[in-house]
Amino acid sequence: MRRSRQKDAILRVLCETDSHPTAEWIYEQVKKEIPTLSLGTVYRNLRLMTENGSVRELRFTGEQGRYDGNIQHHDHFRCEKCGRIFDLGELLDELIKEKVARKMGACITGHRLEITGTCRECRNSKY
Amino acid sequence: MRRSRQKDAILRVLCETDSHPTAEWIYEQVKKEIPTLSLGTVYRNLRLMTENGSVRELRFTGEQGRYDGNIQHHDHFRCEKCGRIFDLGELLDELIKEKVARKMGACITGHRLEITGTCRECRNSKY
DNA sequence: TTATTTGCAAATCATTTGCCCGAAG
DNA sequence: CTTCGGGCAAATGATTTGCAAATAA
Repeated sequence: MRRSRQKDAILRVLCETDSHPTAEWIYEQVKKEIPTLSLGTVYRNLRLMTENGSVRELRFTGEQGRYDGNIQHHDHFRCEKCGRIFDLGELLDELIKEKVARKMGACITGHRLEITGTCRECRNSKY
Repeated sequence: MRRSRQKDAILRVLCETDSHPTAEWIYEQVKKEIPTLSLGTVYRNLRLMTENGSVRELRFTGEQGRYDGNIQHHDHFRCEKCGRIFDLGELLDELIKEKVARKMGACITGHRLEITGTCRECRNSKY
C-alpha cells in the first residue's frame, strides 16, 4: 500500500479523536485540510486500513459503520439516548472463552461485546 | 398491530428454524406458502415485530441483518469460515455489568456479545 | 364499514466500483 | 517511466416508503 497525503490525514484525524466517528465525519474533518478530498477515498482507505489492521471497524446495531483508531482489543458501551460510544477495557475473561471453546469444540479467535444503556449525562438530563 | 396471514407465517418460519436467517431467506420460505408475498412485507413485519419485542434482530458483523425467533437473552458464536451463527447461553455475568455501571455512572439495559472463531466442523474440514 | 395491511415499484442511504488522470517511487 | 492512488459519478445492495387495492376486525 502506497502512502499518500489523504491516507495520512485520515488516520491522523481518526487517531486524534475518541469519538468513534463515521466515514462521513472523518470526511468532513479531512476536507478542511484537503478540500478536493472525496468521500469515496475515505471509504476506500478506511477499508484498506481495516484490512491491514491499522484501524478497527465497529458495526453496532443497524447503524452506520464507525471506526476506531485504537486497535487494541477493548469493549464498548453505547448510550441508547445520545448514541455516543465509550471505550471500556477488555471485560470478557479468558475463562469464559475457554468454556465456550471446550463446549463447542470450536477455536475462538475473538469477540465483540457491546453493553448498552443510558450514560451518566443522559440520566441527569431533564428530558 | 392487526394480525395477518403473512405475519403469522413469517413468525412461524422464524421460530421453526434455529438458523438466524436473513429477511431474504424468510421471504423464500414463506413464498412457498403465500406465493404473492413481497419482500417489502417481510421487512416491514420483521421490523414491527422487532419493535414490539416478538423477534430479535441481530446485527453484529456488518453483514446483512439476521433475525432470531428466540427472544430470551442469549449470546452468539459466529463461525468465520462457514458464517453460521450458533446460540450460546447467557455468558456475561451480572457482576461485570455492575462494575461497568458503577464505573461509568450509567444505567445498563442490555448487551450484545458475539464470540467468533472456527466451529468444530470447519476445523475438521479439509479446506 | 373503515382502519390496517399488502404488493408493487420507486426511493433512500451507506458503501463500492469503474475509469481516467495525476502523483509516488 | 510505470504503477498505484485519487476524484468523480455511476452502480450496488439492503432496507424503507408511498400509494392504490385487498383484507381483517
